Amino acid sequence: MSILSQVTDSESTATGRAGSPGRSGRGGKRERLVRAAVQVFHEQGVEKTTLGDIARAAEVPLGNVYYYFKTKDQLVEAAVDDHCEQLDALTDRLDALPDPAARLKALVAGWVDQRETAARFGCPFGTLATELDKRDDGLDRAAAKVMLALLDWVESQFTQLGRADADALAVELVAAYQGLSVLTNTLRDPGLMATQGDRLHAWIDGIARSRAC
Amino acid sequence: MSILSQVTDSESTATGRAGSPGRSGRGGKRERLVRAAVQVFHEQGVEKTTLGDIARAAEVPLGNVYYYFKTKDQLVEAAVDDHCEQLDALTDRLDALPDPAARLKALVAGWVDQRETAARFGCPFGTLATELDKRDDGLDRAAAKVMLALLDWVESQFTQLGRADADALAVELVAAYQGLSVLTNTLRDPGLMATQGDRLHAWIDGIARSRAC
DNA sequence: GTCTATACGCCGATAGAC
DNA sequence: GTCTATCGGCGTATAGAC
Repeated sequence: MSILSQVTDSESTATGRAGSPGRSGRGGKRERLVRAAVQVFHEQGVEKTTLGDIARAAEVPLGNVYYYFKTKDQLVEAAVDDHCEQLDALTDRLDALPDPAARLKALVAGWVDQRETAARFGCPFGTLATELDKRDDGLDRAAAKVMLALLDWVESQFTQLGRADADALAVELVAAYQGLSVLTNTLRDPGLMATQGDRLHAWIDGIARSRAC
Repeated sequence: MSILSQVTDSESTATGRAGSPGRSGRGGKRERLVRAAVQVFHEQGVEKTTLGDIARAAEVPLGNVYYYFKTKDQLVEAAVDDHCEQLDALTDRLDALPDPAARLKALVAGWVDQRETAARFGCPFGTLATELDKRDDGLDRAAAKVMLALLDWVESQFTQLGRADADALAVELVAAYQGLSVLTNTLRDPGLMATQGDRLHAWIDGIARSRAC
């Protein structure tokens, strides 16, 4: 679960995983730990989450966690990396769509689909980034890179729509979603996300139409 | 420091304070503790902040904190109450302005003025509300009430501008600010808030103009 | 590689002297 | 009312058996 998990889980249960040196003894414990970390961090927040919570969610004995991650920080880092990979997977899927407006609307639609989760726990990535900015470790920079990757992708869509102010529009769209997540979460009202999602759809359509002129 | 602290500190160093039963022994230690709590919660987050941090910031011995607040939760509650009072004070000040559009633009201008702080620590109230939603205590409801109070005030301004969709516009404006705070904070770029602040000004002007037609 | 048992430090909270 | 000293619990991390 990342900025948007949406359809497929993919990647996760697959056998091979790039990068990781230790191929470890079957069961993919490392993978399970990362996925558990991402979920529990989202639901409880990084600071409130103990390694015991993650170990239990991943069904791995507490002490064994340290074989894969020497510190809690490394687990947080792995969680951020996971968000990054899921964002890449999402934009790859969206890039298959025929035109930029459709891609942006699909992005928004995915956010709206996750509104129940957002109402309960906020944006999986936004809340993480917010929390990392109050920590001592340098992971906030990694979070910034992921956020920037999303902004860059959105900006390129607006550029393809012929907008010279694509960067400002990208900030506007992503900020709209992040802010909606905060309100939806605080007020526990998924309806906000649905209503504003409709508005954003119309807004994107308006931009795409104005290009045709 | 609340959703917007802006101009005056007021209220704070003043002698009397409504509500508080204990008038306590001079020095206004309770007041100092609350203000320190609000600030440190903003800078470090609630979970990371220890009572020792607050005591030090307020220049009050650790053990003495418990004379004023029996638990950490009560300090968090007092911080939320403080945000609520500061919001009331802010809207009171804005209500003195002649027309609704000017009031809304002053609200946005105040947010933009705080952009350096937002870049470093996020929105003082938004980050608190986000964090409280992951806690066990029921303070998230109190935070929701404050957010709702802001939304209601903004909505009433749009209503006065003759808009039937004032509620949606209020959500749009507040979400824009909250989302901008998240991006500004994550990317450590106060410039985002300034640029989008200009856009929001123009947007408000556009709404006010369309009313004249 | 896997897991149990435990050391160590920190923080919330209390007791009680002044 | 004010402050010091300290308890008790929990969470990170480690040691070391298997």
